[in-house]
Amino acid sequence: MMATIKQISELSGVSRGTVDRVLNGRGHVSPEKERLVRSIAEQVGYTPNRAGKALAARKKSYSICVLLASEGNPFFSEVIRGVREAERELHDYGVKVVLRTLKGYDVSAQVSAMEELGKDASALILNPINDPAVAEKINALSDRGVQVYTVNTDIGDCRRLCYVGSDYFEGGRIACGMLGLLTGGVANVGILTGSVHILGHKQRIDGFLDVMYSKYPRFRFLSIMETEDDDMIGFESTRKMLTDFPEIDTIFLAAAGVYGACRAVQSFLPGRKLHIVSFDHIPQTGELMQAGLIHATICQQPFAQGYEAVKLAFNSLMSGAPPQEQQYIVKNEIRILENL
Amino acid sequence: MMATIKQISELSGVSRGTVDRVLNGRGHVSPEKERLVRSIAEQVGYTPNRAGKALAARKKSYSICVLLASEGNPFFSEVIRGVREAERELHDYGVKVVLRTLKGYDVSAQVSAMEELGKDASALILNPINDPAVAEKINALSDRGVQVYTVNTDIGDCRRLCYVGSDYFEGGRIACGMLGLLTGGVANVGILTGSVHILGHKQRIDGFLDVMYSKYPRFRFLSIMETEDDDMIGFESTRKMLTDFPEIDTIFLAAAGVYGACRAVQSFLPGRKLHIVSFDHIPQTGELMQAGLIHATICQQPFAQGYEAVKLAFNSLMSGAPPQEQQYIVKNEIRILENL
DNA sequence: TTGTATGCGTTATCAT
DNA sequence: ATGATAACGCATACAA
Repeated sequence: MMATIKQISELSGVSRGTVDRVLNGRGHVSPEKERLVRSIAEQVGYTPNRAGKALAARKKSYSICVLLASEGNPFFSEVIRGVREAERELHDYGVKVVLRTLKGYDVSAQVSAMEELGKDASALILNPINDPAVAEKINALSDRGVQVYTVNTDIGDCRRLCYVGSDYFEGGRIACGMLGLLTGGVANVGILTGSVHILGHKQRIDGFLDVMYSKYPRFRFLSIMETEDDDMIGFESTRKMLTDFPEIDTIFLAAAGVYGACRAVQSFLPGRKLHIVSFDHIPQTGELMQAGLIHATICQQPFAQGYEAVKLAFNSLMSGAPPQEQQYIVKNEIRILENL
Repeated sequence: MMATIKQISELSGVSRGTVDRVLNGRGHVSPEKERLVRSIAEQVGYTPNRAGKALAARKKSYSICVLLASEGNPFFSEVIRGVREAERELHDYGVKVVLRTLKGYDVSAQVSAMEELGKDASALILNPINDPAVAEKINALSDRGVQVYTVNTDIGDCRRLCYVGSDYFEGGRIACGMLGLLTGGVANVGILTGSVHILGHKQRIDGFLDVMYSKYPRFRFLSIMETEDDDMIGFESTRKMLTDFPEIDTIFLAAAGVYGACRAVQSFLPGRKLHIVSFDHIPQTGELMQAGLIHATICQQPFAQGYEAVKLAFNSLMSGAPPQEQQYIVKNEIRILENL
């Protein structure tokens, strides 16, 4: 049976209150008693009991705020499901979860939403725009005692406690590995990314090229274009790419705009069998795979991203200590038609 | 803020004890009060608080026993890690986890270990041998009030509460889907299974053939042999298969014995590039992939199997109600060299 | 049948 | 600085 504060107090002959003060570093304890209690706690291997903690913490009622850009992106509906599931589980512990979504990627909108939510939040979870103003606001909130976590995308040069999301570089490596297997190692490759300026997208390209250059000498990289994460632009970019490089037989879809790109392939190269690998699972992914356009897609566990981010924040609030790791990396999952 | 028993008792003007009796169906309550309490509880949407429950339950100290066959199977080391992790998390709730491993698949050994562990267990988790004697013992324990769960492999015709493990049929389907992609849909296929008598192995074959017959008309299924989950036997079976059917260019490794089979391919068809898909992640999987022998392997989340089985048993013990679902199915994960 | 009291482990408050 | 005590939500032994 686990050691408790009560047992420690009995063993050391001091009151429970004093043991609590020592173990939680609240001060106002004489050095001798402090040493005594610490040594006894050490001996019996004391670990705080989560159920007791939770019960006592109910009076305080933490609030965890989640700020997600953007609305209308189907990827995030799964993230939100994860947030909700974590909320459900944490309900017992008196934790309030506040979700706020934003449309589009507007820096000032994000910053002001952060300010507003930060007013009364114990922790803030967001997918930050990679902009100095956002980093600055993160630091400001952190100084005010709000624990900040990033989810899905990270941001540098700031005091966020932990990033919860995928390893984009690895995702790109996997995409290339899959295309290597699908093509037998011989391919004329076109890449469609969201934006070369978005860090995650760039990292996927880097990962892809890393494997390509080291493992697939017979891959020829012909063209890269942007979709701006938009189906219409994706369609147009793909059309242009296929016109400029008709020999392309392999496409790496590193970001959103997947449906538009696939429609372009279907329209301008009907009957031609390209090899296509995409990212994430959008509503059209199933039919595109069924149609044999996309052969594999790589998912980044959106549900787990939302779920784990909230739980990480909660655990950190409960224990008083920040997370052990600076990153919580979710898996990149390879999906084909049979396990979509 | 969540409603509590105390609040319900105040709202309905009865004592906390009576509310408890109603909500937990302990009887000895007058019909009027019962109705009253139920309606109020309904209105406020009462849900028992897990932390409070856990704290109160500490006096009882449940014990969850885990019985795993077999020793020396690297697959199960991850399952055990999952069990240990769950144990760590549940330590706070006064739950004791007892792990017992067995060597090999001996029915009478398993049955007698079940009997022994069942003596003082609130729940028993095991990977059952598919034998009537085991099913019978499961029922006997169930009658004695021990909740029984199956993990990794299931068994029919008995009162186990829930199966935690993978969908073998789906795993087989995925394997065929991957080989379809790798081969471009044209292949001469040989299958190596563990034993045609082991349910999971058979289901994988069925899943494989399901996809093959419906989707890959140009797959030719030439031969199936057994490895008995053993590398030496796998080597020999593969050798014989490749001798009898030299045109085989694609191999589906549905069970253990993977290393032996691959060594046989390497020895007898040096330089030939076969397409091979296997299951699980054994210590040699990495090097076999590196060598280009195995192209993909399908994993069944062994850690999650151990972890979730224990947590399921715990939740069920805590809530007093059996699990909602009869099955907790973990994902089949496609792994290639880049995400192994 | 119904109500009351106590304890689980932790934390906060109030005395001393 | 230290100790005693109540409270969190639930379960239960005991009293009425």
